[in-house]
Amino acid sequence: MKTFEAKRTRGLAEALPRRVAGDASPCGACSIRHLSICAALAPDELSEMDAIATAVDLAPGDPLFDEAEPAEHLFNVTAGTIKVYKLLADGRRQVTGFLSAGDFLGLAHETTYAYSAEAVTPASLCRFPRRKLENLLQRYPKLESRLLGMAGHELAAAQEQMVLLGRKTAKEKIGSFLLALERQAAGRGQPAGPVSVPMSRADIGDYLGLTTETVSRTFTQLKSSGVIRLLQGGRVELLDRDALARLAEGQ
Amino acid sequence: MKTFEAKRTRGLAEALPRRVAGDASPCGACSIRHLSICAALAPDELSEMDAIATAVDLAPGDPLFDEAEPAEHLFNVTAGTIKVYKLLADGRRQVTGFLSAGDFLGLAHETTYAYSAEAVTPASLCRFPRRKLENLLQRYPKLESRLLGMAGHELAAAQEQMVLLGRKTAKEKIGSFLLALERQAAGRGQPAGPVSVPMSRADIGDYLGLTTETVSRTFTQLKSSGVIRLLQGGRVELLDRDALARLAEGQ
DNA sequence: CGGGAAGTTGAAGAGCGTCAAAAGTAGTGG
DNA sequence: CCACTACTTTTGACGCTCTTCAACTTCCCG
Repeated sequence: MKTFEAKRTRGLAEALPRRVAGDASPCGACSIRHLSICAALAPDELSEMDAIATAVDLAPGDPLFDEAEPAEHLFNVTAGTIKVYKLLADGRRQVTGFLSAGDFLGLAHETTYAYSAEAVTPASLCRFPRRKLENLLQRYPKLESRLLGMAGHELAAAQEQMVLLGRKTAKEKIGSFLLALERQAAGRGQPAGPVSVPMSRADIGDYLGLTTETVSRTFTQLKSSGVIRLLQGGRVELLDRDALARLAEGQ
Repeated sequence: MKTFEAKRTRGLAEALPRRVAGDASPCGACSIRHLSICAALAPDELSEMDAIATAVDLAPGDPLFDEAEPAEHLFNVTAGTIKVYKLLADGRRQVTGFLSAGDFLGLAHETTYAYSAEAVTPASLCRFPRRKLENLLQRYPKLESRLLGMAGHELAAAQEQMVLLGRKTAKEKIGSFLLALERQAAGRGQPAGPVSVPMSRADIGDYLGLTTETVSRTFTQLKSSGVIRLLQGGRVELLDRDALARLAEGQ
């Protein structure tokens, strides 16, 4: 069984927090606001968010928080990719999601985080003290409503992922994964073209319930059969979307 | 690959709806209110729920709704067990959850259901027209807040299930499953003692990402090693909780 | 009681994991 | 600019867990 060892180059404390409020009208100028929880607020209400937000920047591999740590902050991804994962006692790892611009992190019903979060690429986030954000949620029901909507989306995605983990073959898993990455990129308004796959084979494996080796072999297979093309810089071109879609749906 | 064929004894139309409001003060008398979304409302506000709720009773095997059907209703389980599942094109099935008293069903962000739901045991639910409940949510933010809390719980459970599906062995899966069933029963205030396992081996397999045969074999193994005892009526006695806990955590 | 579904058990096989090594890639410093 | 190192990815050989296919047993419910 494969095990996972954390190797941290630098801790949360060094994560370069800077007040969002330091800028002129940071939330007002936020280019991904329409994707995030903040879309629920009117422009003149955004100052309330400004007032409690702190910007955080992470380098690849930087931890954001660890499972079982007191959940004192909630986060909003503004740039880059964050991976979220849980560990078993012996080190086996399950990545439960890759988050990017607009995604919300830290919705914990407990007082501690239910999972660990770590940067995959250089990433930026808005950090909110839990208590202050909860206060804001009470005063602006439409914020809470927006959050409920996002939670619904996440739940649907989680169920889709359960189908993948429980019932799909390696080939089907990789196919679904690539299509999902492309869909997400499109949803964030990124131009069509090769899909950016910034995470390592190990991360992909831990997300899909496979080993690094199987992920690699499956990519090679899909490449050999002309369904995808592997470009450099972790980019993948989807040559035969129909074949991938058939794989993803189990036909 | 195993396939799944729906065999329906009776459809939704025959599902015996009766107005909750037919009773004197149905919601006020609801014995599982503290578990459900309704716990968010004060006693005098409950009549608002009464006004839009319809009771539904299902026999084992009865469908509640199907994936891709228009999501016109939301539900609250009041008794029995409901299974929720998704199908792949070729019939492979993933059960994403077993729901019981207090659980909420139908939180869809789309206009269609994202999964199918079907009774495992005789079951009762409260049915709410989607639009009317959404109206209520707007007027009572604390209802929405409660729903957000429940969604948070569900998300945490979904992530736990991803760890199980992606990274646990058959033995670990069954161990985790039995402990989770016991924990849920305790959380609903049911007396300690043998765990009730009302679902079939096939349902358990589709929930844990295993085949019927593997589920059966694993139960037999755990029985032989003295960790559990199989009683009649689908009840299981947990003889060695420590061993099960060690299995569940991957040690 | 009898018939059908659900559950159990057995034997054989496949898909993916494990272990190992080679090839590719990136970062570092002389 | 290139060598040196360390890590990631790929490829290969082999083994094991779980699936598949099949037969048998048990449990219900009419």
